[in-house]
Amino acid sequence: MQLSVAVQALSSLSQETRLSIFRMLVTAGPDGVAAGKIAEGLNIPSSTLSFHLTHLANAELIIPKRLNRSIIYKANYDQMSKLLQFLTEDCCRGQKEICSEVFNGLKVLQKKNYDNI
Amino acid sequence: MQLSVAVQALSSLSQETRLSIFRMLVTAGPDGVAAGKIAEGLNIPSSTLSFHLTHLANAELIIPKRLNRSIIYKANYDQMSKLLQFLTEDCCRGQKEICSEVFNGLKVLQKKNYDNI
DNA sequence: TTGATATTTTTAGAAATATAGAATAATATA
DNA sequence: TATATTATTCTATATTTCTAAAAATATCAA
Repeated sequence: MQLSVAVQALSSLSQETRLSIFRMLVTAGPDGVAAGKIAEGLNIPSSTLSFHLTHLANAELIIPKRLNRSIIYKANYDQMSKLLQFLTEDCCRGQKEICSEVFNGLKVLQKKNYDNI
Repeated sequence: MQLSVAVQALSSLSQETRLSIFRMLVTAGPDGVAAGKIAEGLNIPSSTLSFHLTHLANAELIIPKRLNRSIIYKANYDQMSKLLQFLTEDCCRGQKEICSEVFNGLKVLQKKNYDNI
């Protein structure tokens, strides 16, 4: 992932409404959520929502798909993964002393989550 | 980490100059880099740099410390770790099917980095 | 084809952010 | 103390982003 792409993704996630939308979609899983349901859940006007959905979709963090009259949005887990990898790779360039804190934190988190997986 | 704190951190990283500064400091490690050296390395005016350094410091992603006439900035690995944990936790709430892509990506990355650690 | 539903696009004003020159502050040294 | 060095704060301007009403578009059902 290039710096400019990472900036675009981080920029998209750096707004409360959009981060909330993204969390909702991540939680919802592969089935996604219709735009109308998102608007309802977050209680925002449809045009405001659409602005943020477009923003997230441009950053390829979410993927739209029309289903009848609705448009279903899903989290793009692949892009999410690449962003996390970019941030982590950027953090530790093979210099163990420097980033051990960060990696220790992630290790715990991995372990915790892997118990359910 | 609270949503608003995560937004502030993501917001701070979502700008090319600031992400570049942060990467430089992460790479530099615990010794940090003086403001002047950062300005030199990125070739930006000192007042512009100072604006961005303040932004990153407010988000607690970097930590300033005066050393004689210079101010040395260091990456705050603890905050970085918390942000990564927040993003990862938010991604997978114990539902394995949903976030396996993300976790597989991180697992590979973990393994790769753990070889050096 | 008419009407209802779901969503986006357009638009414009308000708010937030970025840039960089000039002035200011803190520190060090002769 | 006077001067140089390092960096920040102040300021004005330019740019970007956010919000939401209004209009437009797409789909479906009767």
